[in-house]
Parts: sequence; C-alpha cells; structure tokens
Amino acid sequence: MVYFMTSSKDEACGTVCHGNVACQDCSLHQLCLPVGLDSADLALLDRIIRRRRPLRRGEYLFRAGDPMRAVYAVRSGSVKTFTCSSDGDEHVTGFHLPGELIGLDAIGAAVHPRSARALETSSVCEVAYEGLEELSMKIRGLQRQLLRLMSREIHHDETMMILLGGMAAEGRLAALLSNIAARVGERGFSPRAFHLSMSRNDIGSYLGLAVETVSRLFTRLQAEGLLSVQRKQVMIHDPDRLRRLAGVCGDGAYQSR
Amino acid sequence: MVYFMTSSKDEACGTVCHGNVACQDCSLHQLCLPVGLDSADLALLDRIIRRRRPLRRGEYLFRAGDPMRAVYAVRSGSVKTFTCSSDGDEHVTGFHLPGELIGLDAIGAAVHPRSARALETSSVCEVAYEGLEELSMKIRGLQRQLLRLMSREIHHDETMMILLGGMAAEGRLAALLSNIAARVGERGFSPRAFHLSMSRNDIGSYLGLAVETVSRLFTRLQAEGLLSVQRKQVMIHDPDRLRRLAGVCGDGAYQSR
DNA sequence: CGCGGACATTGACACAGATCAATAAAGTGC
DNA sequence: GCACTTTATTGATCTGTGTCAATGTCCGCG
Repeated sequence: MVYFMTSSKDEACGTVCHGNVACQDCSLHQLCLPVGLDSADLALLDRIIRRRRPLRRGEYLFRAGDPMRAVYAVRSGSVKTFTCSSDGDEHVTGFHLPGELIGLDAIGAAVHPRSARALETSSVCEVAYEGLEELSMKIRGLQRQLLRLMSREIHHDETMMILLGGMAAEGRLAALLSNIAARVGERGFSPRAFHLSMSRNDIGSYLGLAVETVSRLFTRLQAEGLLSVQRKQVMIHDPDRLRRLAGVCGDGAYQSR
Repeated sequence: MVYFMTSSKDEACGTVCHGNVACQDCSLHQLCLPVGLDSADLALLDRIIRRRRPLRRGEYLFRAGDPMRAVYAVRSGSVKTFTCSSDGDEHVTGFHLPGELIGLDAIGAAVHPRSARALETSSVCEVAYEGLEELSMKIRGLQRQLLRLMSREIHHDETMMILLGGMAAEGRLAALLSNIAARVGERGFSPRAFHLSMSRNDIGSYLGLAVETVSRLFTRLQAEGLLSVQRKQVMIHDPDRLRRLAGVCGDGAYQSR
C-alpha cells in the first residue's frame, strides 16, 4: 500500500481558488497571455476579458461547430478538448492546465472545430477575440506572446504526431506523464506527485490506445518501480527513466520559454 | 496498364517556374501571406522577403537546432519537415506545397525544432521574422493572415493527431491522399491526378506505418477501383469514397477559408 | 547502353495491442 | 449505510501491421 504525502485534492494543481482577480494579480501571469506586459497594458487586456462563473465537471465551455468569438484561458481546474466522430465516440485532442489557451485552432475558420469541457470544477477567462486582435496591433508584447503561444501549440501538436506515429504504447504513456509532470511543475506544484483529472478512457483516447492497455501500462510501470499510481493519484519515482522511455517526445513543448 | 492524361512532370503542382516575381505578381498570393493586402502593403512585405536560389532535391532549407531568423513560404516544388531520432532514422512531420509557410513551430523557442529539405527542385521565399513581427503591427491584414495560417496549422496538426490515434492504416492513407488532392486542387491543378513528390518511406513515416504497409495499401485501393497508382503518379477515381474512408479526417484544414 | 544503387512491391510469419468478458473498486444518490 | 452506476483492473483470445526476406523496377551515371 502506498501513501501520498503531497497535494490533497484541494491543493492540487489548478484547483486553488483565484477569485475574480485581474491579470495583474493572477498567479498565472508569467505563463499566460500577460507575459511581458506592463501594468498599463494589463489594464487594457483586462478590459477584453470576462471571468465567468466556474464550470462544473463535465460542463461544456463550447461545442464543436460553435462560432468562435473568444479564446479561453484556463484559470483553475482543467479542460479537455475533443471531437465526436459520427458513431458517437469521442477522440480527445488535448488536456489544458491553468495558464493555457484554448480555442486557438478556431481562428482560421471562425468556428470551433472541437468541443471543450471541464474535467473538474474549473474557472476560465474568456478573451474576446476581436479585442485580442485589436489589442495585439497596439501592444507589441501581446502580439509577440500570442504568436509564441500559438507556435508552441504547433510544436506540441507536432510532437504528439511523432509520438502517435512513432512510439509504442509504453513510450506514449511515459511521454504524457512526463509532459504533465513538467507542466504541473511549471505551475509551482510538485512534478513528482500529482492528480490526473482525466479518466483512463480520456488518456487512452488521447494516446490512441485502448483503456485496458492504459490500465495495464500503469500496472507495469508501477511494477518496474518507475511510479506509484492509485486511481488518479500519481507519484513519479524515476523521472529520468520515464523521460528516457518517452524518447524524443519526453520534454514536450512546455518546458522552455 | 493505365495511362495518365494530365500533368506531365513539368506542369505538376508547384514545379512551374515563378521567376523572381514580387508577391504582387505571384500566382500564390491568394493562399499565402499576402491574402487581404493591398499593393502598398505588398510593397512593404516584399521588402522583408528574400528569394533564394532554388533548392535541389534533398537540399536542406534549415536543420533542427538552427536559430530561427525567418519563416519560409514554398513558392514552387515541395518540402518535407522531419526530426531525426537519436538512432538516426527520421520521422516526417509535414509535407509543404506552394503557398504554405514553414517554420511556424520555431517562433516559440526561436530555434527550429525540425529539419526541412526539398522533396524536388523547389524555390522558397525567406520571410525575415523580425520584419514580419514588425510589419504585422502596422498592417492589420497581415497580422490577421499570419494568425489565420498559424491557427489552420494547429487545426491541421490536431486532425493528424486524431488520424494517427484513431484510424487504421487504410483510413490514414485515404486521408492523406484526400488532403493532398484538396491542396493540389486549391492550387489550380487537377485534384484527380497528381504527382506524389515524397517517397513511400516518407509517406509511411508521416502516417506512422511501415513502407510495406503503404505499398500494400496502394495496391489494395487500386484493386478496389478507388484510384490508380503508378509509382508516384496517382489518379483518384472515386474521391467521395476515398473521403469516406478517411472519416472525420477526410477534408483536412486546407479546404475552407 | 548497361551497371549499380535506391526505391517499390510482394509474401511469410510474429507479436503488440485491440477486443471480448468478467470482476473489482470507487463514486453517487437516496 | 446501501443500492446502483461508473470507472478501473485483469485475463484470454484474436487480428492488423510490423518485421524479415526476396524479388522486381526505376533512374542516374559512367
């Protein structure tokens, strides 16, 4: 039996209550859109942002096909994006942690190509897209950060393509866990022990594996002493070996700035 | 024995000689960065673009790890982007046709994360990135088009993730062929008969399949009467059925504007 | 023109991971 | 606290593709 010493549910990454703070006071401002902006700029940015009531687990942020009027920044909790194929079952395209932007794939067609729903109670900032476009013309740092975030998303998605096209099941899970660990770490929580807000089903869908395979892999990685897992609580014992298993996809697009 | 009536090698998509024309006179200006710009804007854009001598087949445009100073627009020919894993073999991340931008994944880290080399004799416009950033602050239409192109790339990469994570071999190839057909069509060539500039190896690497599987699939699709293929010449007989095989990944991110 | 190397095709076989099925454990509501 | 649903785990079997091997075809070069 394994006990976890860190992050009870209430202090897990992203579930801290941020209240209705402005960007200026948001603890995520060094990860999110505000990077590189001064207070005057932040005040302008705040004007195009609406903080909505928190989403409950399972609630939709938007649905595939909705007209795109805003992009969204996760403020707390976590959100998944996914498509539904004609025969009903869904395919997960991303997991989004606090400070990350959602909806950047919708700018091209002005329509959201995927749906987004909360994996747990989550709050989200709605950034009016017209305003964002407008403001990026005025604030160089904002334009730069927006382009940077989009570029990193492209890089991350390419890495996923390499992962899905080139790696066996074990490497895929190792890469996902390494990546989540790194992102959790960036947000000031322990990258060694964290809570997985998504189900095994979601993980399988995201990694192109059957649920059963995901489950077996967790068991195997635990047996090999790489990590301990108890339902959704994960503790990484050997991050290096995990990263090695993940090969070129080990770091993810989120580690560098 | 099957004969192809269209597109001899010299008129194939992208191999037309464009000379050293300015954006204003470039036949690709309704696909590339210039979308929505007037002549005055185009003159400014031209100032940050350098047309380089054509690349020969196999020549590198840049290598993974190179500092990012520019993004590139394919003007003629075609280019692949790829990573090399530690053990030497490469994984293809994209095929790029005339009018498409390369290097957008490098903005975030200011370093190219992948290598790019020409699949055939190709010419490329080099767009100085600093200049582009600068100019997008001044020209609203340019900023808008840059964001649109990046967003579409994200959407396309997500579609590839769904493809690689969710579809069997046949669906993957069908999706790639549908996608290439659509892009070739957008460029004014027949979407029914075109030349594949990449090798079976490249296709396999891109789709996460063994070369042998790709080969067998071509044979099978031909036997089923969906298409005819002779080495690199492809003729699509039943585009609808091909798209149906490709499922949700049938259209690709390139068809709509 | 013919030789050599790269690329493509085809066949035989093996295996990673999907699928089917059953059980267990954890939430959730009354 | 107890049924009920959902989610996770484990086992047994089946199959699509990868791998290995051999052959065929094209293309560039001397």
